[in-house]
Amino acid sequence: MGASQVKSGSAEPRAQSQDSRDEILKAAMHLFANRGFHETSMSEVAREARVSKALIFWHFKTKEELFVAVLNRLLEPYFIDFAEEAAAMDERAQIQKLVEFYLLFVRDNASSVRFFLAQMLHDQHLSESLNDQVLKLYSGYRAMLIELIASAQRKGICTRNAAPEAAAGFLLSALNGLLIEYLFMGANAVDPEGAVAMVNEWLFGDASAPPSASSEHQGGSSAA
Amino acid sequence: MGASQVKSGSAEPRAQSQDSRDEILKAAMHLFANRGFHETSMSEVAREARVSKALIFWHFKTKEELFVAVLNRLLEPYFIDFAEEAAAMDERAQIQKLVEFYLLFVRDNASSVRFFLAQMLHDQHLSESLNDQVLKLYSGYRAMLIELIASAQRKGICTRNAAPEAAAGFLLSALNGLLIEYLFMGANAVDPEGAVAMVNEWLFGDASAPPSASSEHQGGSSAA
DNA sequence: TTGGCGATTGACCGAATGGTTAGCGGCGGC
DNA sequence: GCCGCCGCTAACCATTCGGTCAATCGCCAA
Repeated sequence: MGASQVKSGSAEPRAQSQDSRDEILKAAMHLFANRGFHETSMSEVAREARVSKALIFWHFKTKEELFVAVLNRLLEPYFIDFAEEAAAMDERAQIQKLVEFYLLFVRDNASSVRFFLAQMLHDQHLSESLNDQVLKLYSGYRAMLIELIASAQRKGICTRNAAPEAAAGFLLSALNGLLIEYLFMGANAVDPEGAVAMVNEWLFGDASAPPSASSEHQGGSSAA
Repeated sequence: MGASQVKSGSAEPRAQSQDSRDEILKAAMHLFANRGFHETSMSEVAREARVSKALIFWHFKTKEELFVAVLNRLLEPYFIDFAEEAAAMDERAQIQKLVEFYLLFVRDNASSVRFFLAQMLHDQHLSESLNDQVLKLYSGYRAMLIELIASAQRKGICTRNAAPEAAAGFLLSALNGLLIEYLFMGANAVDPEGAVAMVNEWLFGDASAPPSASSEHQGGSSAA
């Protein structure tokens, strides 16, 4: 370790404050997410960010402050705009899309999902802001589902006549069940298409499998 | 706390080794479950058990050993014998009983369930034995479900004709979803009777509400 | 009485931990 | 030239951690 401190380096030096702050955040993100809060030491973060420990405390007053910064950073990809890509679809397609999106997102962000879940289960006091944001996210998703189901029922598309709230609640429970199954059993246990088909059958009394051709896949936001 | 150290006490003194060992285990159980492994120090355990820290290390070689002892102790109530009380029922009643039992158990042991879940999500290496045991428990439960569903299908009780494994898997996912909903939302969000009714409808094509208990959901009227 | 043994303890240890501080290089403004 | 500030660091600090150790206490057998 140590050694090779750049002196007259040309373009390498991560200089402008913001740069080092980012490096720290990235390192902390990685470590916190993989080891957790208490098991990650500031010295480790410093080492991984190739920065002195003191600099971390110059950027962030306390370890907790760094932690919530990391939380917010990790939460960013969770806030996406669903409305845009669902504008022209009918309710049924939108619901399918919503379900599929949920599962694909979980699959693509399994590690951070696992981290958030563990964090919220464990010390909810440390992550109150996390709790709030996740709750907001969750109830937003639920509200969309309720709205869509109600609308589908109004149009007669949906054969299930349960209260939209109850149906949405059950659907969400099923999705959460798949989520934890995925977190523990791994990819082989969860397949989004199967789940979508299940939803189809349950909600629309339909058992046809969606076409294997175009349509689904390709989430709009960022990496895949 | 403190004070009143018995000297010539009559029946009180926690004496015979096993006694102190138990006191330690109880304290550790409480602390580990509420704060977690890394956030609980041996000194805390010692203080809560009113015992010297060294004595803990006399009973348990390391902190990890104490921890797995606590894990096993906390796991005890999870191993129960279901067969006895389901002997005389038909498959449908058994499945209902199984589902109800799952949910009631979660409700009654929420804190340890939460602890186990968080623990397994977080550092799975520390609790490999836990992972194994929970997995065994889980697949046992799943096997019972599969068996029951298959049997019910054979007898023509079950209207759903999906593969028993798939049906059981979906059922388990739903249960897990309810579990995490309960862990986060609290009691008001989960009602076992409603869930049993939902299973009835889904698995047996039946919509009758057993007793006169719970409120709305699935009113049975067909109009939109 | 004595001696041995299981149970129990206070004092101690080195290695971390989160956090602080004094200071250093370099750069823009005067 | 030099002053002040920003970004940054090595060294340091108090505290706590898991774990050890020598010494004791109580009790039962010889």
